[in-house]
Amino acid sequence: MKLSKRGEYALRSLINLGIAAKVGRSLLRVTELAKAEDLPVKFLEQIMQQLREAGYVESVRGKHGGYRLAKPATKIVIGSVVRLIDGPLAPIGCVSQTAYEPCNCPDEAHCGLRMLMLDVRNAIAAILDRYTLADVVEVTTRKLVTSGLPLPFSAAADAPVIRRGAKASRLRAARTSPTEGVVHQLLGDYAI
Amino acid sequence: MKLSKRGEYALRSLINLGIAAKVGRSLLRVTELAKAEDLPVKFLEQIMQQLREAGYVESVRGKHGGYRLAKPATKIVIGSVVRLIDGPLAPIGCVSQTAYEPCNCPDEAHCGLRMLMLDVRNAIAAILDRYTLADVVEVTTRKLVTSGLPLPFSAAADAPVIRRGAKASRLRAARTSPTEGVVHQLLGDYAI
DNA sequence: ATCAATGTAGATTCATTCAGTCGTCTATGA
DNA sequence: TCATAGACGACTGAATGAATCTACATTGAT
Repeated sequence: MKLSKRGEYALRSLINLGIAAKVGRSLLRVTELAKAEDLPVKFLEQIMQQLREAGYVESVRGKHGGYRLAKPATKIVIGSVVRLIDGPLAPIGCVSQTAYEPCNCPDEAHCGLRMLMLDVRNAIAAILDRYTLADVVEVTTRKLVTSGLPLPFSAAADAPVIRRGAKASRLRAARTSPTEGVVHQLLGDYAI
Repeated sequence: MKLSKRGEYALRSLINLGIAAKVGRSLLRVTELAKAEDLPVKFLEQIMQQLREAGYVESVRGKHGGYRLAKPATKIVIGSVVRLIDGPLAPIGCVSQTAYEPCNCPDEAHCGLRMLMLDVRNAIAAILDRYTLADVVEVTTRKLVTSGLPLPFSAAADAPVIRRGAKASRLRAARTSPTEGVVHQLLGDYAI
């Protein structure tokens, strides 16, 4: 049930672009994005281009070029990004809603595996199609702020930082409710 | 978020072995298993051997050989089979409970992607670690029976079948409750 | 003892993913 | 106009997964 490296890197970079936009530095170079998460630069370039062609980011060429989000983070659904890079969310093709294809089992209507995997697909989609890039960026930045850490890509990030009382993390210890999940809890009243 | 072909074929074959055991034909040849789902025979042989080494099935060699389940279907958790064949359920390594490995992001505690994927992992595990092979076999056979269809691998399967009133499928149209899912509904009071 | 059916094992092919290399094009600023 | 920094593009190669091919070992029946 893996997310490919491509998909992982794409999401990480989008999240960083979202954070940067929030901090005022909308334009980031590929090398900056790669350095922030220690990703292979040229591989990331391929991915960024794929995101550009799909309309998630736009590029600026030339000396002070880079990438920025092409639309507001609230309009970027995580599930759609994963589908672009990694294909359907469904574990097997015969339970995909967006890219159905028949499997070779004799009778889909009576296939126990199919029913099981349909549940898995719906569980995955319920999460990834629920949250947008803005949600993930919000969770990330909020956690950083409550920990007294600086946001990456901010102009002040270069200056030495005073870690104000690292007592933070007063967040209740991530009880993992199967129906709601960590992200929902961290978002609190922000979500929905 | 794909399940590999290996994993899919392994589960399909285990389900068929479970159905066969229920019908009295515990021993199935690889060619029978392959034919039932139209799988590549030699590839399936590799997979069956892997299942044998892990103790899920046992083999009988020689002329009337084949494979059978090595333990009761109620003891075979779907999630454990998937983990054996496909590795951890988690989409990325840093949220795996059974095979954690650090990712290259600068700070896992403040990684929004990690929190999101943790939710996905928990959602997947909640399903795959909840159901056993017996549950999936039960769902499959029950659906077949209510449709008036013969169970595969039964001795009577060769005889022509009278499809008794195919009015079946009175099952409520699979409302996909995100918390419970199709399998749970079909199992009804059987589950838990 | 021999034969045929079957499981066991290893090598090999093919496609895809992941990653990296090299070179080109374009905008900026000196 | 020239140098530089960055996006863009084609290509190469390692690693993995999927599938096939060939040979070998074991068993039961004749």
